[in-house]
Amino acid sequence: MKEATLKEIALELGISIATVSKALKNYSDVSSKTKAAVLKVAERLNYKPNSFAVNLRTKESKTIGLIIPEIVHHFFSNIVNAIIEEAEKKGYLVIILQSNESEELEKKQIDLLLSKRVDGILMSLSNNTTNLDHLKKVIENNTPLVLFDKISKLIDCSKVIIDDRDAGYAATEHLIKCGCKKIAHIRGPLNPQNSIDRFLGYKKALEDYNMKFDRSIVFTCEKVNFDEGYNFAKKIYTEHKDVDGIFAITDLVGIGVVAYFNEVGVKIPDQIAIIGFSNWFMASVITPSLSTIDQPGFEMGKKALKLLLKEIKAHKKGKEFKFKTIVLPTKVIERKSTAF
Amino acid sequence: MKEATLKEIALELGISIATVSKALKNYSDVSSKTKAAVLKVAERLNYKPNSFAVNLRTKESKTIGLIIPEIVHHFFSNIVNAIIEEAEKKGYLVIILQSNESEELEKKQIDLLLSKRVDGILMSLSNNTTNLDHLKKVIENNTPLVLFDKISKLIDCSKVIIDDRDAGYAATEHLIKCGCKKIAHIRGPLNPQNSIDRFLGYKKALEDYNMKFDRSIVFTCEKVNFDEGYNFAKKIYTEHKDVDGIFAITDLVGIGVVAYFNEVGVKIPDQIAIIGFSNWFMASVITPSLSTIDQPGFEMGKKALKLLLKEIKAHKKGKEFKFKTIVLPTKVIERKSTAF
DNA sequence: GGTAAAATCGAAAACGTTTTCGGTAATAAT
DNA sequence: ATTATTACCGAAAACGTTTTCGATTTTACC
Repeated sequence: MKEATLKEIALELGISIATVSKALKNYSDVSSKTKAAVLKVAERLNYKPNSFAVNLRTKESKTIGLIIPEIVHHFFSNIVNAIIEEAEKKGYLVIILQSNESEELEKKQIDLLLSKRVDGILMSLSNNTTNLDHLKKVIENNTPLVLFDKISKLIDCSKVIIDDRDAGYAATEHLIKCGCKKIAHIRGPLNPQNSIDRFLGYKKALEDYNMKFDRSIVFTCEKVNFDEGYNFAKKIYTEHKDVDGIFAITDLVGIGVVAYFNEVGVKIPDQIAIIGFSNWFMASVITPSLSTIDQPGFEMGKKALKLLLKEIKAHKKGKEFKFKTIVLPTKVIERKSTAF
Repeated sequence: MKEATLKEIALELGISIATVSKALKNYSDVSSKTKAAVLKVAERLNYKPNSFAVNLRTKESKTIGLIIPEIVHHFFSNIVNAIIEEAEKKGYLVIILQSNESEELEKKQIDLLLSKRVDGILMSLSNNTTNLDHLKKVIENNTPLVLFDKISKLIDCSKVIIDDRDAGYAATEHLIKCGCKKIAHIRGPLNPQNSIDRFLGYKKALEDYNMKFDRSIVFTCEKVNFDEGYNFAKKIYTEHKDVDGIFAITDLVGIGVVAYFNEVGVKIPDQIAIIGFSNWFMASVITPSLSTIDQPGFEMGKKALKLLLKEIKAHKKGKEFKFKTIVLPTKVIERKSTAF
């Protein structure tokens, strides 16, 4: 049950390997007669080009690398979904690696992908990445790189993002328009750009509407999960009774908040309004349903992949490629947790 | 900025390519002096072996393929997480493809992976897969294959599963012990083995406890999602008022059920008890928290990968490999939705 | 029939490794 | 000093493909 090769086909037909290769790729300098003959034998022997040899010869693997913090998060698994699907359509396969929110691991994953010689890398930064040498290495290595969602402004490459500042502003503004007088923010970690930007949007909205910014009602998540939402809600409930609106960095955190208030019998949205971020499916089915900001993950993945593929193509032809930053629109999704 | 090769190192040191190669791989037939010299130059030139060439020469890519129905499901993203992590530890990368519950697509993904010449394939069958020729093709192709979770008994290969019949039995028995007198089952699609087995477990438990099996209160999901849970709950509420217990094929479905009864004000578990399946995180945080069957996804992924790697190793050495089926334990997680 | 153009083919190099096997040089044993 | 070991090295083949370029053959044209 040996694998068929060009050589075997050539041998069988008494022609050269070169001609067989060209016949299979439909080159114009081989007669239709030999093409037909080659095709027939190839079919019969169940010939499949040896991708290892093709890779070596063409110097490309039709494979891209994808590094995300954690796949077990709805937002990311959704993006991964989009990327895999779109890549496949374009004839690319994708190798997925996780940084687990560790800079160390992120470096290692990049090294792995570079040594595998993927045609390009798609990535979303870990929350704890501060040193960017590994990203620069990718660029120096001449491997096309596209950053999405959690990016760094300091790296010169293509990017696909949302305007987090804008979105944070919209979320806060929505709470204000619902009549909230004192709005707390459960923000993300200090380092990543998007949690900074959402916070900045929150702050700006307060300013624009002449509401006092109060540092003591801004809470910083470390893990950005349900428990943190729950616990900060408890803290708000016990220490800041006058807070009547909460903007949570994430739907999961927001769901934690909702769970706490439900537990202690605080009425949402009558006593306190809550808005999350991302538009995770679960936000729509909890009670009360959670208002949120729609963050188009699928679209983001698709766009990021398309950009990367364009860059790969240009790179292959040795053409100059101008980096692009795509900013995707977000919108407020109004649900029960912020109803008037 | 050309990539360094063995040739360049050899040229620079005035030795042969073979020696450089062997020095880098610490062969015993090269002196420690030359080893040191080679290492130094390799370091300086930032030499990285060309994986394309290595693949071609060694006939392996240190890459495995993974096919799952959909990555945007907690259970699967969790498994993927485990597989990626474990694979990386063992020096393997993983290419992920989705079948989107389509037999057609599943076939295509297999062809893709085979033509990429991955070292092995890990997969969980789509709900709609009935013809198994593509799986047989993998085996004929001599590519190691391990099936997990959604398997087929007709394919002779290693498998990692849970005992779904047992688990379905335990879930139903738990409801019975909570005092339920009439238990409905919202089952999965008709085709996949695991939803058949869970149903069989359900039926057996009823028999063992002398409860009438009633076909009219077994409902079959097509998509296995929140809405189906919600809608079947509505149907049960309106058409089968005497049902006082529901075993749902999945936590997501179970959460849909809970959502409906919450909405119409039916008390859980007083009026109706509900148990889900999988132990998804969200099941523990909804109100009331949802009892469930713990299905060890992470463990399953790890075990499946380890099995595959063993088979790959044996296969490489041309050794015989005896297929193994690992059955992972499950357990009932008792929460508020079935409290006495 | 002769020449020019077009069609068709193949030799060979190249991609960068790994590994076998034989050869030489250095050391040890007699 | 001779032989037997051991240590070290390199030539060369092989993995299977792609592509260039020159050679040959066929067709077209006058």
